[in-house]
Amino acid sequence: MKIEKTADGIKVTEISGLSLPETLDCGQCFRWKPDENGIWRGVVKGIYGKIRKEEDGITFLGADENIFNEIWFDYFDFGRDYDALKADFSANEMLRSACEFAPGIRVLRQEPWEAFITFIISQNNNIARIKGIVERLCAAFGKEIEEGVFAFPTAERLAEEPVESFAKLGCGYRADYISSAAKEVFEGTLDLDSLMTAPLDEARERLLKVHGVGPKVADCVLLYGLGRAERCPADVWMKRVIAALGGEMPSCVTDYAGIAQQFLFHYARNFPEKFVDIKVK
DNA sequence: TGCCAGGATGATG
DNA sequence: CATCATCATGGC
Repeated sequence: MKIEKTADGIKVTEISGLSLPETLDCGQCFRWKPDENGIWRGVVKGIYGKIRKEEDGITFLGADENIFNEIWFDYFDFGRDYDALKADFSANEMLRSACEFAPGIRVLRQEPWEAFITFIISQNNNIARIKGIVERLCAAFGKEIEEGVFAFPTAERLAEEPVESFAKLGCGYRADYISSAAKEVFEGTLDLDSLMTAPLDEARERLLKVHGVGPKVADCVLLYGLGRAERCPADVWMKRVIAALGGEMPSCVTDYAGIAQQFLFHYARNFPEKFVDIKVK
């Protein structure tokens, strides 16, 4: 990977596979959106990101080395060699197809708190509506960074809000879950940051105690928010994929089942006919 | 227009 | 431990 400062911002080239649409619109995050010029816009840690695709890489518009090093390097998981990973995955035939279909997927390292709330919202919900709810949540309770651009709201802000506020945003029955989850984090009875380094099983057990968090959401929080690349969230589509793989993830994904899962999930959603007939039980 | 969504809960067998 | 109705909403 090569990083250089340009007139526009920070340009990154020689990346081991990064497609903005494949990575930012594959069901792992809900706030990024391309504008009319094809520039992807999103907010991470209160920083407004604007990313433009180049012939040979991408440019973080308006960013300096500080912002890149403190925010974007980790967020895009640039410390990981995805070419090596995909080479390992390709030992399995279906995984190889999935990697070839969308070789530009990287698993983002999202903020624990934001991943926690957004994946609570995701339960029994569709991606288009999840995006809408999250957008309204940010607009209603997030800090306005610039005109019409909002940070993800803090736990403190959500904890002081009555449940009805979330119901009004169209959260449905999840309003209750959001409210109690925010209170737990704000009051400190749940420390998400500590779960990043806690033993995996212990972290998972802790998440499962939260009202509204089951196995699926817990694994999503572990993978997308807590940097646990070995966790493999399995929704109904992934269950079909895993069934098609013989009941378990192939051995070539050891320690990176969550990353392999992201390739497979995206693959299955784009070729549902390959999996829809597989019954999972 | 009815079906379904990156599920979880609480009751019941 | 396994099953099952129920939950609220809107994109498709």
